[in-house]
Amino acid sequence: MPPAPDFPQMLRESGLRVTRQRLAVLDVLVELAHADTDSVITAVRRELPDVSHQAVYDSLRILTDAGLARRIQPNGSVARYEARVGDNHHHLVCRACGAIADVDCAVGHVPCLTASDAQGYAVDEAEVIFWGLCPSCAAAPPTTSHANQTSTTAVHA
Amino acid sequence: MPPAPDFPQMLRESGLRVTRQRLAVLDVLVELAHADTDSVITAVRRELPDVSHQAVYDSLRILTDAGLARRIQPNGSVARYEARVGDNHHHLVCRACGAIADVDCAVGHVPCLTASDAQGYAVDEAEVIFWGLCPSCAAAPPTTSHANQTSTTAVHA
DNA sequence: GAGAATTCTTGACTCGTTCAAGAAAACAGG
DNA sequence: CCTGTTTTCTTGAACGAGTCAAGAATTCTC
Repeated sequence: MPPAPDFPQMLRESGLRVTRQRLAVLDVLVELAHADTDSVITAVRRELPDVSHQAVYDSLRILTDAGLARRIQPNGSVARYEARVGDNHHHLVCRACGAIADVDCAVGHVPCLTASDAQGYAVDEAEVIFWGLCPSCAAAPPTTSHANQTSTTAVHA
Repeated sequence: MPPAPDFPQMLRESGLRVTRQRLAVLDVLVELAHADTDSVITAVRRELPDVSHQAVYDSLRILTDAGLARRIQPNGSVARYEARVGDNHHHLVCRACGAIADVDCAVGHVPCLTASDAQGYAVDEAEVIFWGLCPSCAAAPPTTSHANQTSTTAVHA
């Protein structure tokens, strides 16, 4: 864990104004991994009870555009966000419960950017999602729904 | 490509009933690459003018569940579908116009399933999205907003 | 064909997300 | 520290992809 990221500094370096709302959103993104928008709103309101959902939506978009956050959205899921420090990690997603875990880039160096035939595309990022079952869902019979995650959809065997 | 896939047979093998609507949806998925739901509805209605959108939604979900179609949904985009024949190809997505192109699996054999540390997950598929700019968007100057920017359209390979 | 089960039609509805206008902050200059 | 300008936030409504539900139509089995 990097001790204390200087969020105001980071915002200014991106040409963004430093607001309480944005700092709170950044705090939440560091605290919660892969939080969906609603979770972010709820968490931010523990610190700033009166933030509007719109401010959170705006912040998330702006932070994402600035590269301070990353947005991920596995197939049927709602948008989720994570603080991003420029590393290139990927995600494990459980088909049953929607849980998300981080994985380091598969091969270590920069293999991810190598498409076999880029067809003229200027590729700058490779996003990898490993689909499967998380340990608890793999062990549990399909009927058991121990909802450890707030994923709304994810009704699958 | 297999010249004439036997869709009725494929449906029956998956334990699904053979309906005109489902056959039409399958036809469309073969014809259109990476079509969004609305495009599928429109295309299906050229053959069956009175299909309900609901029937198309149902068909797409059922075909996806049965493995006869694949659903892809790059980050901010709406759901898109493609006929799937069991191969494991990936996608190039243009950040600017949303165009999608196919790429063969990066290394050829089954490297994609190898996460560096699967953390107990039972991985059965790796989905890779290469983000970048398609040839025409890469050539066009960004200041001149020349085309559809919000990536709602642009279905082409 | 007739019966049972699935699927389609119709139409309303949910919910994540965006839009728009005015109020409130944040920053720059004095 | 105060003022003006610009950006951001609040408020509240709107949008739209996707879903739900009830009844009619179709498909499959016998």
